[in-house]
Amino acid sequence: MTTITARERLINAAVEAFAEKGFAGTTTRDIASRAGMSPAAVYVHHDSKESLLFSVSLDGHRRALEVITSAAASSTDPVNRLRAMVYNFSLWHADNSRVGRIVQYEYHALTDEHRAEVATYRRDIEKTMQDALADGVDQGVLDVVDVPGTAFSLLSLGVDLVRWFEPGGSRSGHELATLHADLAVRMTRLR
Amino acid sequence: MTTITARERLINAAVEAFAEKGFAGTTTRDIASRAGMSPAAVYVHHDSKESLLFSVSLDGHRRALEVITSAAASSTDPVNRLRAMVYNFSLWHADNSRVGRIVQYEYHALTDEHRAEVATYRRDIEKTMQDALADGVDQGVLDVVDVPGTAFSLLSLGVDLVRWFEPGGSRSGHELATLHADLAVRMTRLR
DNA sequence: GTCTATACATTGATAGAC
DNA sequence: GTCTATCAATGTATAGAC
Repeated sequence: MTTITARERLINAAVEAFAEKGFAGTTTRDIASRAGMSPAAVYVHHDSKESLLFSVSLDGHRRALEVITSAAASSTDPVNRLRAMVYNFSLWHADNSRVGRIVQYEYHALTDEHRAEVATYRRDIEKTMQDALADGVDQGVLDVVDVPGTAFSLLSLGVDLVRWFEPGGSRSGHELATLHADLAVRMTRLR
Repeated sequence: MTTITARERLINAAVEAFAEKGFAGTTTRDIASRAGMSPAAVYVHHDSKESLLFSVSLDGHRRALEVITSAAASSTDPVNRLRAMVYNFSLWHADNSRVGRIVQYEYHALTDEHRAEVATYRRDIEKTMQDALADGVDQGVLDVVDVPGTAFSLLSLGVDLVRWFEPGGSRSGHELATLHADLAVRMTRLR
């Protein structure tokens, strides 16, 4: 049996609201009412609207990094590894499009300190993808002229899903992630 | 000699502000002060904050469609045509990253009527890319299993630039657009 | 067509009772 | 830890003088 605390209910409400209306467009009253509480109750569990955003953003960044790190460790074959990394990264963004939207589009709304903290996760995500490409080139299996640029482009495929993906739409996350993984291999495989 | 009207100065100010702080995070006072005017002067030239957004968004959508349509007409060779389309679409998003950000990220902030109007431009952009891929397959030059999905992915490369691209950064728009065009050809060329 | 002044609603956050 | 009531600041938009 899982107990959901008031603090967590507020975070879930914030995810809904921020993803739907953006951070600036969301009122603390909206968050409170989605959580079934009064406006004042928000501040018993969270310091401010921004600290609620930081909780969502930090957790989202951590989970995205974990997804791509696990995939990177799943195989030593450069092609299979790349396929797993792109598939899982894109699938995570489809399955978590609301959190992903907050991670990507409300980055600027964080305080300077909080933004600096989540920035380290972003760098780690990019580095993980760059390292996988560079290793594939070293093993003579991949052909990648511009490793940082290509790494960024591969991540863009997943990231851009959060702009429009809605669960229950005409295409499943699995379908899109599989497409992205196929395209990634075509983009980088030595011919 | 180009004369800039007060109306245009306000639009330029709105582009700056909306791109920097988002639509909901921008105040009409901020727009007015960036244009060197009083808050009240805004309403002499524009009906509301949302109508200012609509002006920016509609013009941005039109220009993006024009860019990809011109590129589509620039060649009948599927590979050269695809290269031109992806190059010019990505370059436009790099060169116009502030307008592009408003086009992409403030779509939901438009009224229902205004959103429906710009939606037609979005469909045309997607259709233009899909048609180019389908024709390349018909000519036996391209190998694209999922035409709509691949078209979307190619557009994503350019669109995602607006999330982070800043003029004067370490990579030029030309450099990124060239990379995207190369990746596009690798993704779709028959081997 | 610009301004100052302001109407009126809503905002993030707090006070204090229970 | 929840509520009602409220504060001070700020929001969009308008009124009316020049």
